[in-house]
Amino acid sequence: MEIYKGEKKRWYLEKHPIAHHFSFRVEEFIEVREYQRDEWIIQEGMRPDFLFYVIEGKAKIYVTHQNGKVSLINFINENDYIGEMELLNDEYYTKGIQALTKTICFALPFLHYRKRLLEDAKFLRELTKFLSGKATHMAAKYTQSLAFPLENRLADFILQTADEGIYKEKHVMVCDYLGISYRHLLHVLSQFCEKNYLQKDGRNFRIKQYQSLNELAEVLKSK
Amino acid sequence: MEIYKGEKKRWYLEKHPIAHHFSFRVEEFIEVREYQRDEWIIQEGMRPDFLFYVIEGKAKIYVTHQNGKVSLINFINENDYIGEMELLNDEYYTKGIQALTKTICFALPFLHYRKRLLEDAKFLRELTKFLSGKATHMAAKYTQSLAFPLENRLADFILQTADEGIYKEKHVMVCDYLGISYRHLLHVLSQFCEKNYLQKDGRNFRIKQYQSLNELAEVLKSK
DNA sequence: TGAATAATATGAGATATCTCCTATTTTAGA
DNA sequence: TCTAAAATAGGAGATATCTCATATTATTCA
Repeated sequence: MEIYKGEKKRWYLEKHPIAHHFSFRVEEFIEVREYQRDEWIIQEGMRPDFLFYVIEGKAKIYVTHQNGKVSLINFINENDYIGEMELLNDEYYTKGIQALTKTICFALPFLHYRKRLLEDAKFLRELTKFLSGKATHMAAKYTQSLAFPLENRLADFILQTADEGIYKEKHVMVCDYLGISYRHLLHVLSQFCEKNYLQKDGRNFRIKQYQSLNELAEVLKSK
Repeated sequence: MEIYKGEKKRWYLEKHPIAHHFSFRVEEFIEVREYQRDEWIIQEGMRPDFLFYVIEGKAKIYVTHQNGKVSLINFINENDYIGEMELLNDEYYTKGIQALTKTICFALPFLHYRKRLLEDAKFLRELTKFLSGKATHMAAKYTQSLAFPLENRLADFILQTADEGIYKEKHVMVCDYLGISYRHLLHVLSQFCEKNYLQKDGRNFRIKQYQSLNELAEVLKSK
């Protein structure tokens, strides 16, 4: 992890203005931090001392169960908060946050800002929207995972993550995210290839039948 | 649905003071409403015009998928909000809310309060806590449902809902809640009886081995 | 540049869970 | 009080998903 200082810090603060999230000035104690790919922004079980706001990059939220299984709860993207659960709740089991790409974020020390943040309607309004989206998203994922087989959820995931018609996510990560075994993921991927929805191209998969995948994914949506 | 007026209304407002949730007076346009068991407080897909706050009773949040499957997303209890998603988000697919017991709640019309609520730090702070709890809870349920078989989740549910050692939830509701088929629920319940964790007593189940169920449920918790 | 580690592959058998069917009992409403 | 609907119950076979074992590439890093 690197903390930007001087000119570099100023540049990021100017490029990603966040003054409109708060009704007071946050520049004084704010840090601009860079985490490398695979670095842990927050370690599971260790309460952070900062509220983070991601301005560039992508990260993953992990939790480890007692049986050793690991779940990738969700992704974190630009403009998401990290550490807001700990800001709000004294009792909270802290999840692990790992950078998926180089990630740059603002870090506001609880020490200096907690009290003011919790009294700032502007910030709290932002945060309620963020949290309501999070809750809604988790509820949707939860019910979908119970109501539909992998086939549908994987189709949706492929369409969401494919870049220019090419799907190339790491299998291990996808298993953690969709909560299925490595073996089963390969099963269903090869089914997709057999049906010619996808075509294997080295380690990547090329989408051949957008329409078919879309039909599978559409079923996830509520009426 | 019945709207309380006069003395009855005043009595509930006094018995369940909520002034401390807001920094302005909400009495003027507030309604006190009673819904009977099984009545729909909000119909799926129909945006409500009120923010509800439950003061007595218990309700269920439902969503219907395109394949006709119904998911019981979660329960709503006393001191929970309903309609907060619609208060915050203009775009939101409204879930159905059905009373599980006679339910009494306060109803604040968006028309009169929306603007002030969204500027009230006291209320927003309450709401962020409520929403963070909701998001955390859904995330936990999601990962647990993927990481553990029904056996564990059912043991947890039985312990949570049993009253004086007797479990007597309706099977159909439990299926919707745990996202499993009726048939499979009966399978696992009868396994519990075979192992003597439970003893069937007419339509109810008596907990015989608290300890064993507890071990199954404990596994759900994160490290 | 080797050796260790991570990622990809695949087979085979086990288990969790689902679907469909049918029957009985309970509950609620005319 | 009778009847329709809901809830409970269990059989049988299908399918989704898991575990374990093993092999073959890639990738990383000392």
